[in-house]
Amino acid sequence: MIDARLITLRVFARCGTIGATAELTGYSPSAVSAQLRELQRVLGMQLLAKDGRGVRLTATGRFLVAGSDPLIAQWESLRAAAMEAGDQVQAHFGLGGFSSAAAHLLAPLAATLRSTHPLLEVQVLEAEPARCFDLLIAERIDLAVIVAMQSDTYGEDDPRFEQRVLLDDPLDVIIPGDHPLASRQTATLEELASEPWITEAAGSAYHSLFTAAFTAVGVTPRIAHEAVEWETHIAFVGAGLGVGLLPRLAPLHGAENVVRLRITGRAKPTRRIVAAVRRGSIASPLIQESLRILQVNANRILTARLEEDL
Amino acid sequence: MIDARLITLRVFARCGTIGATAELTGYSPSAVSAQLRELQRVLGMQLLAKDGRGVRLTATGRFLVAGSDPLIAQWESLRAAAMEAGDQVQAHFGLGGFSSAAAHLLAPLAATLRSTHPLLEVQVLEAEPARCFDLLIAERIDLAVIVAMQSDTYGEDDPRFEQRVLLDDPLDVIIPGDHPLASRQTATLEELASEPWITEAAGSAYHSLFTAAFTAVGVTPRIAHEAVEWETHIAFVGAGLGVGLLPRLAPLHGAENVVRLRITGRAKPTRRIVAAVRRGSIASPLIQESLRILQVNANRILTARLEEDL
DNA sequence: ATCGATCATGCACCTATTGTGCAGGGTAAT
DNA sequence: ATTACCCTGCACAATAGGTGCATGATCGAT
Repeated sequence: MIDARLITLRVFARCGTIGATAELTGYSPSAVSAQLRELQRVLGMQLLAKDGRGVRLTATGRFLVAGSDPLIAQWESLRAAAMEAGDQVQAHFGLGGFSSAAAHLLAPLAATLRSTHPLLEVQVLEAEPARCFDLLIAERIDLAVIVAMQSDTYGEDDPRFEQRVLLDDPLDVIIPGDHPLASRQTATLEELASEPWITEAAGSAYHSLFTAAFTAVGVTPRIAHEAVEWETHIAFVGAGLGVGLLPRLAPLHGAENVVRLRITGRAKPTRRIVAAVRRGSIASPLIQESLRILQVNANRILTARLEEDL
Repeated sequence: MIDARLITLRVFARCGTIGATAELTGYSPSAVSAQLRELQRVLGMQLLAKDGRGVRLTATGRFLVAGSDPLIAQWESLRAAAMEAGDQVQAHFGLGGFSSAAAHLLAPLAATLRSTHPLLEVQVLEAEPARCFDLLIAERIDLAVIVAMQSDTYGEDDPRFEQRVLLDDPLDVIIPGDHPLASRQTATLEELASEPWITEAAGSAYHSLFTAAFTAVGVTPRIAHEAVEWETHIAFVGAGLGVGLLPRLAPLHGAENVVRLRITGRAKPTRRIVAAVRRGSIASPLIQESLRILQVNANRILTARLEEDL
């Protein structure tokens, strides 16, 4: 309901380049350029200025973008209230999420919504957390399930988003089946400090979580291998290349020669899984229902995995 | 910046019929019908319901319209703040007003703005007060100069408008040059109670003002003739058909056989001239400047007429 | 310095949204 | 019953808004 060109401007404010804005919004760079020019024309404001080979926001542009946050929130809020008051059903619903955990939560959510709301067109986009926030701003998605990281999570008071903690997913340790500790049910990070560790590439989403867990107990792990997918982590461990961390939500599904141990002791690393929506839209019936479904599913998976693997 | 279809819905909420909405917005009835249908589709809300041979808003529709008031105000406010912060100039400015008084204020305003802002495209629409408010909602105009009437004026707390009193324009009495009181400078309404009065048609904008003036002093005037334009009033008086009221801002410009007397006594009827804008837009530099110009002009005309006619 | 990479923008072209005018159908008033 | 009014669907037209490619401009690397 808010002019699409203002949304585009807001996306640009985050991306900084026309090209990235185009990629995120789904338009071509020419279209974004034309949109922003048109926006300046109708508003009679100079919002962009050339800056090297790119463009940047003027002071007026930054002012407008910052001021548009409550405007968007107000619209979302109104829309949500009207939907609830009128018991209406919306036509499209965009979901975004990152990592297998999000995928395991989003897929059932989408399936449930499809069956309970046959008319609703549900679209799921897999994207990293930071990109999920961008997609929320770009209004490509309406709800994101992400793993909260200190780096790319936004404060409770961010005027653009509202977040709800879905669950704290504990990290387990996975070790080869022939490891001395394999018969144990639990282990501490200190016990495994000297092991060769399998982690993600430095700078990736989970790497900071990994290092944070070890700095909490004051040891520096030896990083032997790097893997991106949990599948790869598990395979590496199964091949005896080292040990690794695995979120409890990530399934082991009967991998050969791999044992999952719960972590005890001073540091019990967890990853926090949160749902994020555009501020104001949290009251929307569809989002409320989604949050409920997510919560139920998350808890069920969590307890099921607890019984299954340990 | 707010979707045009929502604006159309808001206009419809005031008009009640598609046809009137079309007339007010400048679209064809088909276009309005299509717009509202499209709006319902994208929002997934049922906003309209058939009602006899027309349509009416559903509860959801009324809810949405009412809730959109602060949204519009917020946008106007943001826009105004950005214009001021960025020292920007807008491209289009719509003015509306009613009656010769407004015309005498609006014309100089438009002329001044045209000279000080050569790039600004100023458009003036002459319309009755009630219609001016409609035009403000329809975003056809940005500033209206109207004569405040108890019937069609809106409270200070109306979420859609903000109003500033420009001036209180006293009503004078005009009598034929050969009238016994013609040599006087002032008169009271009581003295003229038995005269044949010339007024506007019952129900018209000024008629309520006319009756209010006389009920204040407890007499019931005899209405002899009705006229719409001030010109006609003056001509009737000049022809000796009766006496009438004339706002001080309305010029006599040397009419034959007509004398203007100030009204003294208990009841000194005035018409209040106010400027109305969409709520939030009052801080806009252009509107601030316009209000200043209006104020200066109004005061100047008022004092000039005082010296000239009496 | 030269070259290549990166970005934004203008242009030609195309699509599809969105407008108009008119005909039709349903409903209230005469 | 007839008339008048109001909304809507349809054929058609205008135009806003999209893409893709070529161009120009700037920065970094060779």
